[in-house]
Amino acid sequence: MSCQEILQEKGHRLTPQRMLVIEALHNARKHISAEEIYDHLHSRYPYTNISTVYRTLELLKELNLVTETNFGEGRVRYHVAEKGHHHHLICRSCGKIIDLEELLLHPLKDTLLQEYGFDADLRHLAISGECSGCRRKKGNKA
Amino acid sequence: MSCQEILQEKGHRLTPQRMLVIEALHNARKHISAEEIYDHLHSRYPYTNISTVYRTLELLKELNLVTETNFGEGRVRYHVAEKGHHHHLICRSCGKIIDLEELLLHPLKDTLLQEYGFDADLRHLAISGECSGCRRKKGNKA
DNA sequence: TTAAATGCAAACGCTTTGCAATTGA
DNA sequence: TCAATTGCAAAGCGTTTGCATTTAA
Repeated sequence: MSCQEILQEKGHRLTPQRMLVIEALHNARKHISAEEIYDHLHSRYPYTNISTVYRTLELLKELNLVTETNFGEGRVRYHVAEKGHHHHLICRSCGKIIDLEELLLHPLKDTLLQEYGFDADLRHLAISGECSGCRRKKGNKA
Repeated sequence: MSCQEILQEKGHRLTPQRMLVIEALHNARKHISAEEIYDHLHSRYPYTNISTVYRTLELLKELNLVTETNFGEGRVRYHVAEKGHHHHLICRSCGKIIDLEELLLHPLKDTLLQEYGFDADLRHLAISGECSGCRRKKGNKA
């Protein structure tokens, strides 16, 4: 079932603004910010407002149609939930983002469930650290 | 070596404001926000400013004396690095925070290092999800 | 003495909100 | 029709910054 259908089914209206927000989320190659979604929306529908974007994202979050990830940029990024989950390694030296398969965190998820009864939402985790390239550079210097 | 000594050793001045920020960080039972540090500072040293708190925290971060954790509250919290590391499970239903031993994330850290050459900074990870109590409640309802 | 650090006020960037006008169902 | 949704403008919040003044070393 598409995002649009789910919205309608739950009794929410399918406005052009909402459809464009959903379109932007689907078109995005990677995680997208509210500002970027707004650009997409505004380019086709000039008299729009960024508050509509935020309100739509809020709604989609509640319906579990999008996930939010904090990459430590001072803003949050969004991703269509159905596109699948993955994790991110963020290098604190060069800023590079390495994508990680979801299954790498399965052992952790299992442990948390077994030992703490905690159902961890490990859908888009952002882990900071230092990538191999930057480690090598530092290693050479030292 | 204490935070104060490290500051001096690196050529930074030991101002009363900085000492009070460090004191607040040490006194804190758990992770503390800039605002809370400011309250501590301001109560003893009335004509202080929160920008001094932020500048001091920035400095302490650079020196790896404090770590920053984002609990998804729209603000960041600080913790003295030497007090040891641990992780946090945050229940999205009831807001409860469960502390986690550091060693639980060692397998993940090892995997990331071996498979990606990535040196992950797993010092204060915040993982959101749903705690056992809230899961039980939902289970009973369904 | 003097570079480093502070206080203040103003700005910043992202996000939220109140309210009147609009619109999908 | 009419409650849901939007646009707008303003505010809210945590954080940062420019600059004159103060201060630790």
